[in-house]
Amino acid sequence: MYGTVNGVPAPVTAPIGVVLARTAKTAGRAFDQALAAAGGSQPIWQILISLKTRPAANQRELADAVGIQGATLTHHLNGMETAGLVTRRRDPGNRRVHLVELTDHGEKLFHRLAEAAIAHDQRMRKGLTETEIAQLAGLLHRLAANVTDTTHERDRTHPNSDAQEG
Amino acid sequence: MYGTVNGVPAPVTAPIGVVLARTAKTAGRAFDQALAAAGGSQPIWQILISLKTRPAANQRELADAVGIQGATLTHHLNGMETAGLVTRRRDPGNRRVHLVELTDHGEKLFHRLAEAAIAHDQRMRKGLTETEIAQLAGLLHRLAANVTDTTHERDRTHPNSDAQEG
DNA sequence: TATTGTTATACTCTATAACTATA
DNA sequence: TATAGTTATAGAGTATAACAATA
Repeated sequence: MYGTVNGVPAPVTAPIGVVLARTAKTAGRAFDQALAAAGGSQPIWQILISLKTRPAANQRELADAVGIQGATLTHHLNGMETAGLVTRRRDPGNRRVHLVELTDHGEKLFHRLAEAAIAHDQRMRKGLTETEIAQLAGLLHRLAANVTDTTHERDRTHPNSDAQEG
Repeated sequence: MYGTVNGVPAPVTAPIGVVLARTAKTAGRAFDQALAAAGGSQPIWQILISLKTRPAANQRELADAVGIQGATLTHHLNGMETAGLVTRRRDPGNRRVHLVELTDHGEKLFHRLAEAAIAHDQRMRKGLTETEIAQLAGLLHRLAANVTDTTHERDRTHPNSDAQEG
């Protein structure tokens, strides 16, 4: 299908990016439905996971953990606070920092979403062995690492280019 | 982390859905940037692939192939037509049907995006063998099949009926 | 001035419902 | 009536830029 394009050698197998994107779209939509049925959404689920498992020093770290911008996190936290899932209060030690904490309602939602996520997982894993799942996770991790890796990007280690502020 | 939740047995490995979602998000964003730099986007790329490789009888089939609703496809086709990538004309044999055809500009964009997609793929595949990629594609395909499978939806009265695999 | 977070605004993708054109 | 597609509208998620509060 992509034998060669302008002389660029094509992958021997189908583009893994296409397979990944399609699979993620399909699986993501099914997951959306499962989470929605349990009263949540993917960003809420990611935020709850982070709150439960990571000691984020501030919202910036929380946003990074979830993979969104700070303003986007604020957007979700506003909704979650309105829904009674979290509270925000200023850190007495550094009043710039807003401490985000789960309410009981938030805890309960976390557990409901965890159940939904586990059920979704079990459905997806059906017919696959533990070994295959571990292989898959490992391979996905390596793909992500290749894409996260920044060594290919324009070299930003030279201060000459942009560090000449007045 | 998910040892047990309300007695539901947890997966032994980390939830593959989480790994998949995170990987897809990371890879998808990198892909977005690559396509944007080449003048495209993921939906445009999917539509172009379908137009080039599938003989869609009508827009409904095209939308299905891309995985979106008809109205959503219309939205993208409007933009693509404005951008001079495709033309739409009525099928003389059945004037309800609108034939979508690539313009030269559309063909060129397809090739540019194909190059970008291949480059993106090669970057992601770095360090992985052909065998591993083939494994990964196969495993993803099986995950998607599990999620696409609708047999679980009709009869939810026997929760244990699918506990055994053949 | 720098850091932390919020507000204002806008963009992309997607969907459903109502509509037009054709059969 | 049924089919193919479009238009109108809306909602979710995301982002950037400007802002306020705090240090």
